[in-house]
Amino acid sequence: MYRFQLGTSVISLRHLECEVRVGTMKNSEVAKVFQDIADLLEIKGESPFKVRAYQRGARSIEQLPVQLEQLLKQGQLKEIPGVGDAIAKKITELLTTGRLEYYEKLRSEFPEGLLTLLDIPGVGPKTAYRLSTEVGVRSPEELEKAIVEGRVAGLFRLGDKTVENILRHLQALRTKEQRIPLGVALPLAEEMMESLQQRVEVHDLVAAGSLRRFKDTVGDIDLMCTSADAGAVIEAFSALPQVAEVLARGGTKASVITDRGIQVDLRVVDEESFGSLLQHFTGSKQHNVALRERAHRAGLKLSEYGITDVLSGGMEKFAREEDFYLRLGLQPIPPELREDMGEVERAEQGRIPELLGPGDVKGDLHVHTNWSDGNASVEDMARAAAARGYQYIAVTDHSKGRGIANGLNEARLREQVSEIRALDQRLQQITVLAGMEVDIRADGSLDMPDDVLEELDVVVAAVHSAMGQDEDRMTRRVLRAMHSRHVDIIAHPTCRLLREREPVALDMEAVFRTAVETGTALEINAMPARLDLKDSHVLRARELGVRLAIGTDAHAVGHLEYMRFGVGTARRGWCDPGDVVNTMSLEAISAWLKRRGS
DNA sequence: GCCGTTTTCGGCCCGACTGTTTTCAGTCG
Repeated sequence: MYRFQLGTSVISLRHLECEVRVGTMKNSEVAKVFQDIADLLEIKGESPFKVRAYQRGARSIEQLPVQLEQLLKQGQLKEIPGVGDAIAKKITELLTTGRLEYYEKLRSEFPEGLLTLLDIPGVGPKTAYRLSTEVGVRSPEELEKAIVEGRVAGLFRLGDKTVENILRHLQALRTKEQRIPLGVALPLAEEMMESLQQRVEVHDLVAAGSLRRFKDTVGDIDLMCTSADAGAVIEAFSALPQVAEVLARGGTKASVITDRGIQVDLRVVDEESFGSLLQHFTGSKQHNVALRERAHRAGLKLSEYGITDVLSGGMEKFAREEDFYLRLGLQPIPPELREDMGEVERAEQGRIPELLGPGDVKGDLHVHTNWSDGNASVEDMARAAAARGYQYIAVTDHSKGRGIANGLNEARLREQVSEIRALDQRLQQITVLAGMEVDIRADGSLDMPDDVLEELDVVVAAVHSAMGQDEDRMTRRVLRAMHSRHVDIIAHPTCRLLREREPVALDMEAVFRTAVETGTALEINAMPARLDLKDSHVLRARELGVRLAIGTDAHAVGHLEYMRFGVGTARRGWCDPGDVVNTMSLEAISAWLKRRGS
């Protein structure tokens, strides 16, 4: 067992301690080592290109949809973009010995805790190094103390204002929300945009940034608009009821903190360059870098203002984002794909898939009612689903193992099924399918006998207990459930809850392969706190040919709205309508649900 | 350190802001 001697700051997320066991090093842990190496090399003043190479490698590994172990076994490490001889060799050393000599040596050249300082906004490599060597601080907490004690201000190039700024950021770090779940950020952004539109004349108004890309969590909210009267917009924005504090306010840009501690930036931009600005501020940063690198080779220079021909010096502006991509010889790329995951190359070849859209969804296959822990009746849920234009909805209340959720036993389930059948007869607009979200017990057996499941139209199975099982047991447990001929869908496969619960230990490759083999669909649970499968899992599952089901897990009528988060996640995983079972018509899905003869 | 419809060597993304300067270093997105 080897323990990396990293900082222990409570503020730092990126530099938390991590334990590493030989042979089980996770991709994220390996990625972190390379990110640290990049940071240290930067501090050391190494070539920025070398630094960037390590950063790129780290990011590639972080986003890798498969385990490094597997690529190592197959001798495919160098297939990873940004991984060449040197990094491949270092990955091999890390995976086989659990340590990396180069890394340890590099770390030993610097004071302990140096890297934790990099997490403070306004503190980069140069400042961090000087603070750590000249002032001797080893953590954000120590830095704050040093500043208050006046041991920092006055150092060369660290004037009062700089130090004041650092202190402000340090204090903000303690109180500021870290990453905000999409499910919180998106409604807030929409609420603010709506109020803004009521108060003042705005033309285009959109949310850019990671929100537009439907990332599961976002750092802040970026709004962009065009208007004939920028000043009035900025003023109205700063005065919105959600605003608690105005951080900065200029002629065309304002930054505020809302009452919930979330930073929102608004930019008012010219209509004629709205397209390229929107493109720029939608990101991701890495996507934009990839675009610029490519443009550079073609003698073009990209910026938020437009595309410049390097030879002639002339700049073209773009009112529409689409035209920006077309000018680069690229198919327009949907925001959800802009993560530098090969989308630029695909766009070049005209092979960006026709992604699944909200309108493709024909029904919801995971919904609760007041029979278990939902708060609406079967009929209310069904009518609300019909109002959304769905062809079908599956009622999937909990099974008896979820006592706390008022789970249904055999008798109550039968009673509910007859209510559903009767309702289905009455309702013209929508078909109500009888289902259940059945517990997968610790040993992988189901919490409901086969002869009862046999009578249902849809069976969704999920883990809700014994989540601490090791990977081997948990994987065997889930695979066993998938082999049941009654189970159609595995719900929220990793059981993660954003900011609350880590995913369970599960061999996802094995789950994906078994899903293909048994024809079981895996759910993209659309609850914003779950989004499980997450985007990178969806990407990998899809690549292997897994069928997916987007379910809202609605416990109230309003929760049916969550579907859009599930669709966004599916889009981030490059899904087209054919990848998702609940885009099928009623007739087709009925046939699919009967595929195993149940 | 990586990588190739200019290259196996010589390149490698762009602009703005801030504070501290008197021409620019450092940081950020």
